Amino acid sequence: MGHATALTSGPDAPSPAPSPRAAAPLSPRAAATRQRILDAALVEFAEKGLAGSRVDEIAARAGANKRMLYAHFGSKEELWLVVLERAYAAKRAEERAVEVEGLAPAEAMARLVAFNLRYTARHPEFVALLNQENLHRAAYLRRSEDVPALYSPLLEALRGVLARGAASGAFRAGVDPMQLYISVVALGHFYVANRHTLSTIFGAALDTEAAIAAREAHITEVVLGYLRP
Amino acid sequence: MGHATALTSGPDAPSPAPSPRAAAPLSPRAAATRQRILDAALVEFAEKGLAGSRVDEIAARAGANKRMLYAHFGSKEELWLVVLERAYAAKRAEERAVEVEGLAPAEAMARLVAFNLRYTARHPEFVALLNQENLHRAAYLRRSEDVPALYSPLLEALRGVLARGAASGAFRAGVDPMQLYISVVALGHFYVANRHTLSTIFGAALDTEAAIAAREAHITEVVLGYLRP
DNA sequence: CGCGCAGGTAACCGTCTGGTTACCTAACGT
DNA sequence: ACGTTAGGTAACCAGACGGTTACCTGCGCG
Repeated sequence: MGHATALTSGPDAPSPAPSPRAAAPLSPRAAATRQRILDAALVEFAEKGLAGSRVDEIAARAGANKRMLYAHFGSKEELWLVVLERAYAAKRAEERAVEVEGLAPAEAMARLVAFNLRYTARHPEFVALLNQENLHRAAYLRRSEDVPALYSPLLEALRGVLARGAASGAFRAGVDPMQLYISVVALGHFYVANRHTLSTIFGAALDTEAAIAAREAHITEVVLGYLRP
Repeated sequence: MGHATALTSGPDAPSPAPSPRAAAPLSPRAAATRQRILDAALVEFAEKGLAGSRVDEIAARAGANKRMLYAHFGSKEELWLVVLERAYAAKRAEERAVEVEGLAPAEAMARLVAFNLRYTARHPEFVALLNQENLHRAAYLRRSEDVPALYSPLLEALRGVLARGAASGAFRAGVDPMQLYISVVALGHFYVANRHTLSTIFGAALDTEAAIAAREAHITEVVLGYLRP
């Protein structure tokens, strides 16, 4: 095992391999391949989890080769981390685009709650990824260098609206923004995450537009009802 | 493949193998082994998921042999289903023990909400199992013969309290029990399911008694606040 | 007390899996 | 034109995996 020779990274190495995080020029062709692998990995990971996903399958789905996957990401687990980070980043980006500055507190709150449910319903892969990552006790996320940046714009928006509403007397006082954030996310996330077992037990489809609209109406009422002074 | 001969289940078969559901005498020794395998499987499955769990590891953890595992359960997936059914049954059993008949609607509701959070916090394996099963789109649960019986006593209790409260004017009218049920479960489940990513992002421990008590206070307020007329 | 069999052991098997190696090729600077 | 090399292919590998087979053992019963 392990040739003692320590020459310049072996006879063949398409990239610095280990972690071309951020700082990497990357030609168009390579970038496209990398992207296709990421897209394929997102689908596969969300569908089967980390342990259930097959590296060959991801490569095939990407129309690429396993070799390229390893050249770009180093290992299955590194790939998982990158996919997870990107999923978080995508949600943060959309959260940032929600505009509630000019709205009355109740309207603003309703919009945030609805946004969260709709985003979650539109992106069950994000939910699947999160659940999996929690199964791993957030072992990969914890290694992410971006964790601080993961801090949710939704939480900030919620905090702002909450403060405005409390000041104007539209909302009750003393609400902990973090608890409310967890609750708002929970009300949407759980519904999407557990739609299969729930619909099996209730015998009703939950991912129709009608069902999602009903859910939206309910959780909006829950949050606004709670926040009444 | 598949020998065309259909004699009495091969030269060696400790049990009817396929599915000794319900109707099986089972000697004490065998029952104990079966139980140890189930216990070990619960731990392993909750920790690593179905795909991530290793049959050898489960057998070893049970102090049993792989052969016995296959004799009792037939396959890894059958074992998964039995473990899942038992986890559901355990929760249903505790739900049934919650007594709220004599209480005022608000008090009764608070007790149901708190019970759910506490049970969930005490049984993160149940949460892990559910999340995994949803990753599989409830494929195993759907095959369960017990699905109808899975209908939650908690939902029934909620429905009863809700009706009482609405009738007495203590609660608002027109609340859908199913939506409320999903919300109540969500408020606890999400917190427990995502405690690892949440605590990584917030940088705070969420499974201390203090944190759980704070969560309990919050979600109780949310539900009762919402239900005010 | 010995014997039949439920219950248990361990070694084995074919296949799959993450990861690697040896080799090819097309684009691009010169 | 052409050599260098980033980017890509495919065959391979060692170990792990779910599942099976051949064999053993302790316990209840005549």
